[in-house]
Amino acid sequence: MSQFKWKDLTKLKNPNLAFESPLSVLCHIDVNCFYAQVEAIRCGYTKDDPVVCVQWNSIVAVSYAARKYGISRMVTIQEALKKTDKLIPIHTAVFKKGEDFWQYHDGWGPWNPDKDKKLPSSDYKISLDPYRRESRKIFKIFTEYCDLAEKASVDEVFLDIARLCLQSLMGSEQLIPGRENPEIIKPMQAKFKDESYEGNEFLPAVPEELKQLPFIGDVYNPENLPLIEDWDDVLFALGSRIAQELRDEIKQSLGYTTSCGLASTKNVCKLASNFKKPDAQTIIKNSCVNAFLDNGKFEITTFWSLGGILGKELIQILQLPQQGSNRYVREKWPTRDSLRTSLSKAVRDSQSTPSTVIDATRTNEIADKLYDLVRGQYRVAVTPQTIVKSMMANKNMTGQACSGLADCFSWLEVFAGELAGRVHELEQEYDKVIRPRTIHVLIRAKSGDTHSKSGPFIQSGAKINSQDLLKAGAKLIAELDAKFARGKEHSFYPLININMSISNLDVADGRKSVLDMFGNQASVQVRQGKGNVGKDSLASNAHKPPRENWCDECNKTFETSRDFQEHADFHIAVALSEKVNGANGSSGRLTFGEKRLLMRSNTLETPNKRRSKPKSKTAGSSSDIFKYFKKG
DNA sequence: TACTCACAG
DNA sequence: GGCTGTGAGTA
Repeated sequence: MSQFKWKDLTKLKNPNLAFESPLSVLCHIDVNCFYAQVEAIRCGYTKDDPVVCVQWNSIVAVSYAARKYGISRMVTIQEALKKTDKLIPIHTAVFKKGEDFWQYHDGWGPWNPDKDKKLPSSDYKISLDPYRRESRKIFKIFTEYCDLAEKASVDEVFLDIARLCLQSLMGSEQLIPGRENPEIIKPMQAKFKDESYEGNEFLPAVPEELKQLPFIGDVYNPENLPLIEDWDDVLFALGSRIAQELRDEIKQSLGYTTSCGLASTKNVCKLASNFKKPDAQTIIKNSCVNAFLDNGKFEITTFWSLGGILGKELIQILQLPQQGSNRYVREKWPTRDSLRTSLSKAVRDSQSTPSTVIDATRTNEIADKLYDLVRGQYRVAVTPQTIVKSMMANKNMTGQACSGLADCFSWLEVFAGELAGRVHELEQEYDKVIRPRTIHVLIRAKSGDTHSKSGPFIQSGAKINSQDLLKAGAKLIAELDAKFARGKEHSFYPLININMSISNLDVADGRKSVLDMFGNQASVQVRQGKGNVGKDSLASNAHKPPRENWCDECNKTFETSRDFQEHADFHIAVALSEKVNGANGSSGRLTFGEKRLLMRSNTLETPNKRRSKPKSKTAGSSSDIFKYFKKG
């Protein structure tokens, strides 16, 4: 007989409850050295090319080919180049000071002998937009396959694949290729469908034939136990096949290799996906989870959210060993209550070294969490993605890079363009209208003195606009300048940090107009006359079109690539809209490929919503903004 | 609203 | 160890 009950199995049907079941099947997928892969794919390199992604002088992502030369994250590019001249450094995209669009400058970076191609951080700001874009494409594939996906970061996702596993087990599919399904499956399927059944009986034993189900990937099994003993193992085996298929799809359509961890809880999944890299998947069966957590590589501080001060304080206050802490906690506190009691007592008794982060009113909560974590039983739901709650554009500086109000305005111009662009992209993705209600700026002087100011953000129109953001931000900065720098004996400048953020995001339903769904990706591909969705759209960077910003159709050159891009989008949007509307005798219907293109497309301006006036584009022009604030 | 802290890749 | 974030807490 199984150790699980029917209701454990039927609970998996409900995405809101599945994570609580002991038969829960989750996975965590992590794109390997994400920034490096993005750059490698964009520039047409393969996995065997030693690409590194560079940010100023630092290497922020290292391809596996480059790791073979002993290059790791956070070494300087100068040091890395000493190790091998084969290295392929690619700098992130950047905004130039005073400009509101980003660009790649391939070949530029601190290693470039040309003085004008070194990308000094005093004149540029990093753009992470390309990674957010790729991230969205990847995430979209996950949500197409899986009914419950959580975006954990730009390169990570949690999936609840229980329904997909059930579909395999309880559908009509042949479970083991080339063999009849065991006889017991048919009646099980019937019972499974019976909604009135409460499910208090135990499941039958797993039939011998089913124990031959293969796993795809590496099963963590140091003691060589039988791979399949109960139904949780059956579901994991099916899940491993599903995870492989998902990852294959990501690889095939977008080119990215990933690492995956399968387990019953998010925390264990996360550790498992990190266990073997790159391009691998690790399965942690429930019967092996304690052995996995005790394998010598993990401590309680390895768990997500315990990596900082909280984890260290728990070790301190509970007097845990530096090594083998998971097992120690399991064995010393065999019941929930015993750990609750010990922790609350320990917090009370630690007056001499008072805890800075363990809230005395919440010790039970923390004790329960720890109790479950060390057993691989801390069950947290996979929560579907929510729209971000705030957005920040930030710039750190050294030296004299920001030594006055004019410099501040130049950076604000960058921030305003960046944030407006990001809001546009979000609107596109969700087909929503997003209005930030609050704007916030912060400056930090070399002394460490920090000042910030926030206020309501009121747009001039229906859609967010970088001019409005710039004005609102500049007003706040000017107030800070007047308050803290004007007429003071020692000036506040130079700054080491300045940032602007928007929050209180108001989200309303998007408009239904098809035209509103057009965007850069679609335009780029249509312009090229073909539709390879993934790589092309990024490689032919929409922000940096070829041939001098020249429009053949209008016989006209545009000053900046961004202006050109908007113009080009105009043509594309009109062309597609004519097709949809049946103009020029066309069918009036988009092909499946075009629809899919539009579904995946990113942003931005549409013909009737374009900015009336092109933006200023030189650093000097931003001083025009002074006219708004002559009076402080 | 102003500011600080914790945590993560 | 640099950079770029997100979110929570406090007064």
